[in-house]
This record gives sequence, C-alpha cells and structure tokens, in this order.
Amino acid sequence: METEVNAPHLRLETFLPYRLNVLASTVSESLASLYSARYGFGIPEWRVLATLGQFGRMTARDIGAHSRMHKTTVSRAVTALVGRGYVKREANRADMREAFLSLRPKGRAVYDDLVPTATSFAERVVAGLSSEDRAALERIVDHLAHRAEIVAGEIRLETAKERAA
Amino acid sequence: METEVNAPHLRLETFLPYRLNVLASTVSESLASLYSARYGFGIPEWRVLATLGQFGRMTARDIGAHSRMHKTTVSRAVTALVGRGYVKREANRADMREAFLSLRPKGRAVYDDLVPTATSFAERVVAGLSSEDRAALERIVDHLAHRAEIVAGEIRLETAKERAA
DNA sequence: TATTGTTATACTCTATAACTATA
DNA sequence: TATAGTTATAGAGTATAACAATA
Repeated sequence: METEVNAPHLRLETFLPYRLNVLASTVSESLASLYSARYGFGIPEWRVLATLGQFGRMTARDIGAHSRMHKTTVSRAVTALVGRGYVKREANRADMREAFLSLRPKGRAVYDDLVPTATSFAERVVAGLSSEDRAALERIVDHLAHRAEIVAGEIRLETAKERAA
Repeated sequence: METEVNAPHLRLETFLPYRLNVLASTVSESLASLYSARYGFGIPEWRVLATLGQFGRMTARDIGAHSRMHKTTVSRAVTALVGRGYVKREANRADMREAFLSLRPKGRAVYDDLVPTATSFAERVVAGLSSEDRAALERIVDHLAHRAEIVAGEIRLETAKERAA
C-alpha cells in the first residue's frame, strides 16, 4: 500500500478553541441578560461590582488586575457605577495618583441581590454533572487557563521574532 | 449559637462563567493572532474557511448554522473571502435565492496551511492533561454546552414573561 | 522616568432593521 | 407569506495612543 498524502482536516464542532468560545459566549450572554435586565449593567460593571463586593476597598488598578480588564474598561465602568451611586471614590492621600473604590450601601444591596442570582445561574449550568466531573472541571479549567497563558506568551515571542526577521 | 445572616459572597476567580470567559478569550485571541498574522483573517473568516474545508460545498445559511454565526457575519466574511480569491460562489439554479460556496485551490492551500497550525495550537493548550482528563474535558464541555443552551432558553422565557407582566 | 487614571479614537464581533430577490 | 442574502447602522467589549497628575 502506497503512503497516502494526508490532506489536513479539522472538525470545527470538536475543535477545542471553537467549543470553548461558543460555550463561554452562551454562558456569558445568558448571565449578562440577567444583570442587564435588572440594573442595565454590562460585563465590566458586573465585574467591578463583584470585585469590590469580594475585596471591599481597592484601586482601579487592582480591580483590573483581579478581574482581567483593561484599565480603560475599568475606568469607564467605575465612572458609570460612581455616577449611579453604587460606588464611592476616595482619594488616597499617600498617593494622589490613585483612589480607593468601595461599594456604597446602595451598591452593596445590588451586590447582595445579584450574587445569589449569579450563583444559582452557575449551578443551573453545571446541573447534572457528577461531583467527580465537577472536581475534574475545576482542575481541568485551571490547567487549561495556565497552559493558555503560557502558549499565548510563546506565540507573542514567536511572532515578535518573525517580525524582527 | 445564633443563626447568622449569610451575607452573599462570590469569588470571581472561581466563578465558572468568568473563568470560561477568560479562558476562551485567551485561547481564541492566541489562535486568532496566528491566522491573522499570516492571512489577515478574523474569527468569522477562519470559521467560514474551516467549515468549507470540512464540508466542501454549502450555502451561507448552512455555514452560519454549523459555525454558530449570524447571517450578517457570514455574509461579510464570505464577501471578503470571495474578493480575495479564496472562495468560489456558484448560483443554485434550483433556488436562486441561495448560492453554493466552496474553496478555490488558493483557499484550499490556505486551509491546508492553517489546519496543522490550528491542530498543534490546540494540542499545546491541552498538553500535560492525562488521557482521562482529555476524555473528561470532551464529555464535560459537551454537557455544559448542552446545559448552557437549555438555561439560556429558560432565561429568555422567564424574562419574556417578566416583560409581559 | 515610571505609574495611575482619563479621554479620544478605532477596531472586532455581533445584532437589528430595512431591503432585494426569489420561492 | 416566508426565506436567502446584503447593506446600513448601532451596540458592546476591547485596545492603542495621547495626555494630566503624581510619584
């Protein structure tokens, strides 16, 4: 039997990057429709609220670092939340470049309303998974997130080299 | 001991919708940087190319159904690919509303170049996962994608009811 | 010089609406 | 009436660049 030329092939519906993308979009948009319907929040506002609810008081820089958002995205979300009375902005006298941000009582109330909604939403998505599979999911997503960062860094290096060459 | 008021809390970094979103973005953007650097493709062009490479010949409607893209997104990606000589558009004489789309040799060459790149990229992301975990990943993502569709549908119904009320 | 944060601007992806052509 | 596809337009999310204020 002759050696065959293996024509490359790829099934999109089983290709991991595609599957993750579709899954994450579906999940994200469904959840977003919940907090958007109640409070008109987009993802950035929700993430800022969730981060401040979790940590209490922090700078815009730290919110961005924790919630993986660009500083311009954080800046605009914070401005919106401050304008609507959900978030308080306090100057840091020790470093006037930055400001401490925290939830006002009104923002805490929104947080207390949205967290159970978000938690039960996540539970509905994983409903039917065995506890073994839930544990595996945590572990595997951790691993993939870690690998994805590494591969992303490697690719940035490779393309930088190619551009230099 | 008194019954405590359980203040709601949520850790963003372990919250599944957030984790999926960050993971899918990192993976998607890294892969996109590969085909964008070589051919200037965005995600829609890549998906159209991948779908035509997989199925050979199909209508824009079927491309959209298979790759989960809106018809306007497909339309623009196809127009771009036709304009650059990667895709051929043939009228369907049996139904002149639609057209059959397929890869030209030049488009097939791009596909043959990109598929190994995409495949090895996906392999780099899952590197280090045991074969058990890889199987679990497939199974769990299938399950979550299915659940996410169901939950999304339920939420659309619920919010429609609330709007009516 | 470097960092925090804001603003202007632009780009990608997606979606709605209005439309043409066809069934 | 319904469907395939195109185009105009708008929205969300994200990013770059330029900038002001501060360290």
